Amino acid sequence: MTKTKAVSAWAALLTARALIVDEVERRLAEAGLPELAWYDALWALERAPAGRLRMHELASQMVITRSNISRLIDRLEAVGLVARERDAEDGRGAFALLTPAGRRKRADMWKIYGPTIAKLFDDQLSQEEAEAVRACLLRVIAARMRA
Amino acid sequence: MTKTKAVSAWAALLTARALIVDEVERRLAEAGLPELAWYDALWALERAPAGRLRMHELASQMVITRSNISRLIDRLEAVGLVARERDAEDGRGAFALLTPAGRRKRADMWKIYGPTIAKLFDDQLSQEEAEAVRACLLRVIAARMRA
DNA sequence: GAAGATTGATTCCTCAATCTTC
DNA sequence: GAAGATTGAGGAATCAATCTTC
Repeated sequence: MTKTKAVSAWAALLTARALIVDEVERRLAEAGLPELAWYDALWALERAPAGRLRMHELASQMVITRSNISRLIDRLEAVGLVARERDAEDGRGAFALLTPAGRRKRADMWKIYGPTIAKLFDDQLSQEEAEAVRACLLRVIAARMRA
Repeated sequence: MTKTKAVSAWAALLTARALIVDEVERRLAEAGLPELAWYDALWALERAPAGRLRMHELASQMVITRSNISRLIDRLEAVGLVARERDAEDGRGAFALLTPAGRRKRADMWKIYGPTIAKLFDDQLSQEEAEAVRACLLRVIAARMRA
């Protein structure tokens, strides 16, 4: 209930994330690349079977609202990184489908994003520490998912 | 350059943060309280000497743009949680100053925010793990600050 | 002319209402 | 009538331009 430490683990997490995201965004913009939100969407699609996801699936993976995903896909579609596809089995549903251009763009972004995270985050931790942090956070995620 | 793990520590951090922030926002809204961004601003001011900060100091602590802070303070000022104060020594500068109402509002928000973090985050980790995660993240923050 | 802050225009996000298909 | 997705309207974030004081 009361703050026990000057800076809690949670507060440190928020600050670390904000600082790093800020720097990643800066470097992406500098390289003439889109913002991180686009990367997240493209990467979620690339991981998915057949490179496509239903709108609500994509939204939940990105922890974003459903209406927001419609407009995000609008913008990605407008520049040809994603295509919309109606679901043949359920006429209500729509897929977002990664295009070859979208696949290439994600790879280009990773060339900036990956090394930046490696330098600012991973390089600050030993292998064991990174693994421990990862395990802790996966447990936090699992607990939330269960709820 | 290539992804070495299915879910890296960094990816887990992003997901954990998004899920928890989402739930905190939901509970704050449910309790009729303002959003988390307001809490961050109020808390930054409360920690500061005399409960006030220059606009650019507040902006940098929140990792937010300078123009954004002007409008955020506009809103906080409009409902009496913060007051503006000109700097007597440097006529260009302006302070954001926490009001008593602002202090009370932050405390009210913490009654929701604190226990939520305790439950969703801290309770998932042992004392040692929390301390280890905290130490790691503080190191990440320090490295970024130095740059 | 540079630092500190604000404002105007644009883009983006969010809520509620809508449309379509089940 | 409910699930899935989109749209319209209002609020918030961003960029560049502006104003003021140093």
